[in-house]
Amino acid sequence: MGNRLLTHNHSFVSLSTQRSRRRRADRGALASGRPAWGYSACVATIADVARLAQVSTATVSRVINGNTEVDPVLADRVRVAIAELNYRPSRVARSLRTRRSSVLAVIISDIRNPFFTDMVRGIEDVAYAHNYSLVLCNAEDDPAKEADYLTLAVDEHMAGVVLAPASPTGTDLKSLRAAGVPVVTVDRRLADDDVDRVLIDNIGGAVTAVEHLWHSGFRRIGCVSGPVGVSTGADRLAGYRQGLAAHQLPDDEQLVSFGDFHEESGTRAMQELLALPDPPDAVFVANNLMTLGALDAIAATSLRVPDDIGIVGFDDMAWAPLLRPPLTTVGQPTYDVGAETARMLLSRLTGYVGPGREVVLSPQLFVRASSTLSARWSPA
Amino acid sequence: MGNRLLTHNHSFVSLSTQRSRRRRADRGALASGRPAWGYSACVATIADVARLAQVSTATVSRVINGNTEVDPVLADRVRVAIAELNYRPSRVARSLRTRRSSVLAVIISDIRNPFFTDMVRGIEDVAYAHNYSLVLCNAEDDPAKEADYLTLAVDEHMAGVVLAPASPTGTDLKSLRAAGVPVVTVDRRLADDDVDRVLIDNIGGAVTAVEHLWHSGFRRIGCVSGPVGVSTGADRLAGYRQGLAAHQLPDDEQLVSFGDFHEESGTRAMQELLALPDPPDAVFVANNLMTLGALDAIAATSLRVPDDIGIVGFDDMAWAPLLRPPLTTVGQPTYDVGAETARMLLSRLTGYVGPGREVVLSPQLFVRASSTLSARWSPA
DNA sequence: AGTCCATGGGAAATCGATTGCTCACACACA
DNA sequence: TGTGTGTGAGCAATCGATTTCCCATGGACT
Repeated sequence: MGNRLLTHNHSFVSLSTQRSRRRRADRGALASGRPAWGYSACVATIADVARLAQVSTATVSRVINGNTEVDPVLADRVRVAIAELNYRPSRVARSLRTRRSSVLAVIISDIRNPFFTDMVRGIEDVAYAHNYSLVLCNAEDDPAKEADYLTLAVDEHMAGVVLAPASPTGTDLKSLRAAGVPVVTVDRRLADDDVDRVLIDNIGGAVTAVEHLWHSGFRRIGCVSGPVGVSTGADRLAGYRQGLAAHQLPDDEQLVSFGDFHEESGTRAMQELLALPDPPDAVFVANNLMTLGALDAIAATSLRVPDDIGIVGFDDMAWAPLLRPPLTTVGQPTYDVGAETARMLLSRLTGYVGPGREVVLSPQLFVRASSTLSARWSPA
Repeated sequence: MGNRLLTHNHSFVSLSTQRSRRRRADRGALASGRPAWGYSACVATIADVARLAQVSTATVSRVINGNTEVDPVLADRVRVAIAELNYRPSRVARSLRTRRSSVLAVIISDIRNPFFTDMVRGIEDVAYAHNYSLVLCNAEDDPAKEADYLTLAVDEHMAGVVLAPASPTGTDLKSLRAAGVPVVTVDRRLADDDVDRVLIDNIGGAVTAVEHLWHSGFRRIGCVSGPVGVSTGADRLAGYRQGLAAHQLPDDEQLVSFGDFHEESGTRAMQELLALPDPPDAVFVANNLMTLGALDAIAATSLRVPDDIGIVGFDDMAWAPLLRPPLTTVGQPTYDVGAETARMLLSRLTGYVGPGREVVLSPQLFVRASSTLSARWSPA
């Protein structure tokens, strides 16, 4: 193959000879000893293809990108040459020239949270089907790290960004906007609402959970809340209060304990609630990891679920039905959240313009034994 | 700032004026209406910095990369200019020129498996501390998708690759090698062993699990095995058999049922075992997700754990202690696996050369109630 | 038959950085 | 004072693609 390439150097198409001389030198270096830092495996460049097909690089580019009409005969020659050389265009060079790429950045706040990873699956499936690759960035709810990654997204010419914002106000999308990189926020609301977003009806989900507990006969319902600094935390807490109000249950400040959406904080918050002089007879926990922690705290006591304390957690998980008793949850359509997010981003990438859109998906209550008091439940 | 920049266009340092004229035109386009495809926000280029600092771009580059000595006076001027313009070098241009980048690709086989996500946390922490970014690729055990991502890694000039191979033989590292991109494989063994790798002592872990079941009094121990096509599956099965042999337990073919490491297959495999004429009195399940499935299958029967059936699962999980009864597991040091993998890769990136190295970490048995038969256990 | 226009392809500029080569300048030494 | 040497900075080539601009060709129309 290398030989055939060289024989074509003398074709009537005159390309920069200096350049091809240099390229041949490179090949030699590669063949003999490997240089200190590895040469790319993109063995063939567009110039090699052009030479072999006896056309200009411009024509090769046109064939590849199909923007302009090209003589079918030439196009065929080019395609044959591409196959012959096993040529793949350099994404880096293309990105430098066009200032675009086909990589999407997904900036999430906790890679260990199954909610986000399931969501990423949804994003990935849609993106992969449209030939986009994903870069997953774990900002860990750290605004500085988030900012780093947003900067990286611009610097690397990312085609688009999916962002679960660390805070409603601390996130600065200006540089993305300036660079013309489309963004879709997901899961958490941003103060700035001229941005595409996919959200869950967190208030509704929390209301449902509390109402369910009420219907199950619980009357002193506590809450392990997330941080009110992020919209999911604030909304779920608001929903909890709304649920209490709907049934004229007292809204006792003491009954709300705050965590940070991680497991340990759930344990601590639950312990605080259990230590109250007049502890709750049921709790609504605002996310999956804190629910784990809360269950840990309960397990350390002699309390039994649901007889001594009922529990409903936000976010469904594969293992929720396996707990004894099985755990009642407010499940989010995580995969669909991701898929919908990806679709929104793709629509921007294919030219849609307009003001920020909002898609709100509904959570679903999975009633299991952790919240159903048969004794209190019976209407009799 | 834009104005100040322009006043310096007439400095004695003559840069391509055509070029700067063109740049000014770009700015205009950006300021008025946004062009069809967004211009990058890298508002300043190295040429702008050079102009402002009244030096050549070569000098600016040298100041940034610090390879060569530069007159402190000029270096200061450059640094001031960089700050003034808020200049960040274009990663894409740099990558094109140097054929390197500071992004690592992490190719895993299942993003929903907590094992991999925890591992990624370990990789990420180490990588982030050394100013590398991560691209997470989800190959889903699909060799074609894996190959796609490996190609992408080369094409995007990734600095290095972490790979959990989909199969011992189907993975082709040739193009990475040709491109000089260092790889570390993790979790699964590759037939080719001239590659850095971080592994778990899967055989030892499985032996420990079986021996523990034996000591607990179980005598007919079954296995829900992973696919033997991947080393983790084969090794854990081998360890199971080794454990049986150590105690002269019969190695009954029927007692092994195979799954694919996903949840549903665990359910099915467990159902098969339970349907045997002479079903096992305990099972060793070869990974976390299949354990979930197996527990599901057990829950659908009237069998009680551990009295009717004992169970030990490979991979510890946050919720394992919360199950009733709590689940005995063979826990892997997932985070450390990731951290160690990242360190190995970084050592290659900082110039280490030599044959493939192997690091094997040890799993740890977490004894909980799902495998401890108090009745049979008592030595009396 | 001559002119015009449409069309397609080639040459070269360009994206924004790095780096080999060259040259100027300064200093030391005879 | 003339020559040798070393150091640092600038010019320009280069990475590999895309895209603008221009020219040549061929067909249609007068």
